[in-house]
Amino acid sequence: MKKRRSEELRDEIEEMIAFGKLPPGKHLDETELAERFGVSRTPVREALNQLDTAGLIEIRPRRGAVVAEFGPQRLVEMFEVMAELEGMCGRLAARRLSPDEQRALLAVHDRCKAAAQDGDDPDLYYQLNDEFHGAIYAGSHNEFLTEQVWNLRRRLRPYRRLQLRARGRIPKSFEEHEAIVAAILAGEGEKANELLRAHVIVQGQRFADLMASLPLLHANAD
Amino acid sequence: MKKRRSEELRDEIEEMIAFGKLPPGKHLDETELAERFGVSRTPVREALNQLDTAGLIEIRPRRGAVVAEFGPQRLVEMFEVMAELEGMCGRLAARRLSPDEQRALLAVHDRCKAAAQDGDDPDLYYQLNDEFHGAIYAGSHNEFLTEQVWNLRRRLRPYRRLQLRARGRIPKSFEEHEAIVAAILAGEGEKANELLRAHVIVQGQRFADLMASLPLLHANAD
DNA sequence: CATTTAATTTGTGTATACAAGATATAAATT
DNA sequence: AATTTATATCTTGTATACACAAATTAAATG
Repeated sequence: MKKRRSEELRDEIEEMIAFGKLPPGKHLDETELAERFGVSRTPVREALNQLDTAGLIEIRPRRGAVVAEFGPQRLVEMFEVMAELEGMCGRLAARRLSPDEQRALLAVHDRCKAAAQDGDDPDLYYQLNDEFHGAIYAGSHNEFLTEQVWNLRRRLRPYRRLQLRARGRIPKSFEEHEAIVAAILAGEGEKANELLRAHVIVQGQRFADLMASLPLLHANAD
Repeated sequence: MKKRRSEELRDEIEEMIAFGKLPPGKHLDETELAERFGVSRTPVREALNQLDTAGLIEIRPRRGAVVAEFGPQRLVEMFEVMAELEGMCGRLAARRLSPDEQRALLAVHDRCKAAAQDGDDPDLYYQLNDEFHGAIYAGSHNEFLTEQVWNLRRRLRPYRRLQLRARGRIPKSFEEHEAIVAAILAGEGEKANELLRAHVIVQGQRFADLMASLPLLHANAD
């Protein structure tokens, strides 16, 4: 299927935001982006519009677009919702996971284990972590839910990166994964729900603390 | 604050969708809309883009936009998520509602009662019902959650309208509200959660059944 | 020298023009 | 007559042009 140029742009800009090339608060100049990508302003504007509605950037009328920038309060709120939705995925997955999906979950969990024990490639663990959670989302057998929770994950990505290097987080995360996998495979929906909720919300609190202690990230935006 | 024309258009088109003037599946012609509103295609396109990202319409590359049309399966999924988020609002509201907000909740609940007993104005009850749920959302003291759940409610609006005239639904709905209010005011978060979840999901199942039994709504789209 | 106001510049919002893909129509071949 | 192919028309996607608001800089006055 042939994409439109504006969609490609949206994805590229989104990637730049996710990987920190465009930090929160950064002003996005339409003309500049258009030149950089070798297109006119029109498709750039369409891309920005989409990112705005998706919540990744903010367009203020007549004053241009900036990469969305969430304060500690809002981050806590977003993680609170994320935790609820992830918990819901876990609860449903515990009831609905097919044998194939069970095997797939175990497989990615094992790969997480290897990455966690190696320790010296946090990027790899980060990526496998996404796959692990993705396996649970898919297991919910609720496509709409899956889309929503992936979407939220996207929006939080620029902030999660900050936490990559937090000391000792990876082994702790993996520990929690073990309990989650056990609960899901045992079909204990409510337990999986609780464990996942806690697993996610603890991250939210960490991020919020981090953000609150590093106000410079908000200051040096432009 | 001065809005841009494209935002006004977005709201107007959204309203037309919500009120069934543009039924699910209806093809949206950019030129036609532009003429109808007396503007060029540009702001119309921006509006459509936003509605697309928000999930109210679907834009298929090179083939134009249609009002989003959800099958029974997807409706069930959406209500499943809606139920979870509403339940979450209830759980949080039970813990966080301020005295003022408690009074406000009771007030709107009373107005619901009057409308339910009158019986002969389902539109009024529909509107008050929105306010009732809105009071609970606000009581969660989580703005992000509130935005998300309102957003979902918007997307489901064209379908909820179908159910307006379902026999005996209004008294039943009001009964459920009573239990929900009681739980929230008593600070029983988990109970409020459960009651709201059930309250919403039952609607989803009704809609899905209705949809499944009326495939004509899908057929006569164009 | 500071502060306010006028002028310039920069960048967004909308309109119009053009290009390219998709759909509909009509002709031709089997 | 039916199916396929070629042509025409229509709609979308992108580019360019213009209008207008906001930000910035320069000038003027206290």
